[in-house]
Amino acid sequence: MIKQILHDHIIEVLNKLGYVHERDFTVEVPNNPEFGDYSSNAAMVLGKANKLAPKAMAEAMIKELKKNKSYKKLEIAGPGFINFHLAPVMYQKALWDIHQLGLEYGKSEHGKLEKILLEFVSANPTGPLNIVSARAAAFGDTLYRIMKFVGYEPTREFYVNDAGNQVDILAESLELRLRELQGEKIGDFPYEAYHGEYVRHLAQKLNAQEGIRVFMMTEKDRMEHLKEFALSELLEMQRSSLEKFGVVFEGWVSEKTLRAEGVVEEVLSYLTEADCTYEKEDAIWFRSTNYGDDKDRVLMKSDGSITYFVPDLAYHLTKIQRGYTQLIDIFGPDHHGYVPRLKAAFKALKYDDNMLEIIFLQQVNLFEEGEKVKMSKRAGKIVTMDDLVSLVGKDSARFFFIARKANAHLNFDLELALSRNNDNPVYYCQYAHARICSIIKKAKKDRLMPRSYKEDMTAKLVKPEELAIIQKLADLPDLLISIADLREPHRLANYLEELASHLHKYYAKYQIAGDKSKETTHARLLLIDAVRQVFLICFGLMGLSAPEKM
RNA sequence: GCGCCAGUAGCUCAGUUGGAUAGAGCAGCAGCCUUCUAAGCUGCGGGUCAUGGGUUCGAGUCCCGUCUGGCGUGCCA
Repeated sequence: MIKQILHDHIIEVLNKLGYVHERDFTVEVPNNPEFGDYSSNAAMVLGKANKLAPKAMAEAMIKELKKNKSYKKLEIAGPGFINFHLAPVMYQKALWDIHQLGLEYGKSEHGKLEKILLEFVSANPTGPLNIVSARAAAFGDTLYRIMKFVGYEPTREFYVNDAGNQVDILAESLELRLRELQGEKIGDFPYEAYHGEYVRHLAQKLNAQEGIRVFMMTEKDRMEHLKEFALSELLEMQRSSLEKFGVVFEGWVSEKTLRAEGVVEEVLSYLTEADCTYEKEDAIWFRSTNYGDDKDRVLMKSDGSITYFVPDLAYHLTKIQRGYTQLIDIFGPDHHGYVPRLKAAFKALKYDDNMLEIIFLQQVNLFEEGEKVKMSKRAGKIVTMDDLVSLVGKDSARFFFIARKANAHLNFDLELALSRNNDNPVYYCQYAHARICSIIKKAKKDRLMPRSYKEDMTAKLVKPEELAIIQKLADLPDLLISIADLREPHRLANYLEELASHLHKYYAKYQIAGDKSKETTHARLLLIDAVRQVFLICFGLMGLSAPEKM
């Protein structure tokens, strides 16, 4: 917000002085306060193009910039930085603007309503969601909320792999558990089958509902029946896990439905028309190596069935047909080998493969008492998303997942997530919010509140800590835009911690409500109320609750 | 072997897209509650940014090599 004002002002001055400015320059908050409130590298970046030494250019610019009274001091520093020391008025005005915008503050039209498809989680419907899915859910959902807030038109979609091999194995696993319940000896449970407890539960449910009748069907009908039963149960389980986590999807796209609509044949024919398929060893291959993949990929196996890739590609093409101009897939760590073939297909079919953007989330390790929690999917020993959420709570889980950048491994410390002190960043941030609410409540009780806030009240805010808080608040709009464009929601978590830290420090140093001066009290209440607003906005974007007392 | 990701304080991690003297929190030590929530605050110490080169006014950030760790490299999904 303030950055934008300075940026605009610099451009105005550049134009006035007749300087070219093709290259973009930055306006930043320098890490050393001696270098001012804000600092710009404009003269350094643009010096060459204007055939001027950076310092000489900066000098000319400062002369012109000084005509604006918003600055307390302007100076050249280092190799040609322009350092801005702002007059408090500028902060005071910014605070008033923030206050007036309320919960709309930070919203923008930056995204120009571009249609963006966010596909995430998309777990196999063959079991409960695991913690990587939880990370994907928290990440994707937060990115969605932020993109929407800054003016994109995003959609959340979950692709359901309800056809193919894994689902067959699921049905077979269920049948074995059913037979077990009927008293049959089934011997060793097959290695590749699903070993999880949930399959037993499904069997018990189905057995209670239908008992022996299941086995009176033909083999083929029974398998279909088991598939349908298991899928609807497990999908419902996944949907409800996600909902408990605060994540809902606009679309659940079924692979089975896509196949029924004939898209598989369509895609195969497109690829064939593009002359990039061939037959070898009774299988049909995609010549993806022509488009940058490591090896060619099978489209149709020698048994006549189709590989996962074909309907998935078809699904991606429907996204384009539905008018999305950017397709973002959020994948787990074990799928990066899959990307080149998708991109290859886009190129083969003459689509711009830059439309397809893949974000990889790295793995999640749970730590308990300093030890890594060992999990084995094969043995059915996994910590599920539900386990985690019921253990540490939605807020903690979401915050921890969002707080790390996507392509870094995430070590999830269970004790830390459960702790209720300043070790735990979630509580640290929520406590700051609750503290504000509590102060305001007390101020109301003590009749210290102004009848209404007025702009001139902000004139009392001159302490460095107060201006620093406003500066932090003023960062939000630009921050949200860069989070959306860089797909880096973890920055919002960092921001919240910094804001909370500012607030706690301020609280410890100054009496907010009840200063000797009534004007100062009013000003400070206005300030912390704006902080409260920003907390509410950010908690909302991260899907966290905003407790008013703790 | 090849490919992708990562390597920053004892630990967990930031680092504003190449800017000035690399920052937080935890852990350690020393302090602060008759006053708006101590789930908080203040102070101290802590670094060869894995490593070797390169690019330029300037590199934790970009390029190349090496080392270490994770993952991938199915006619699985």
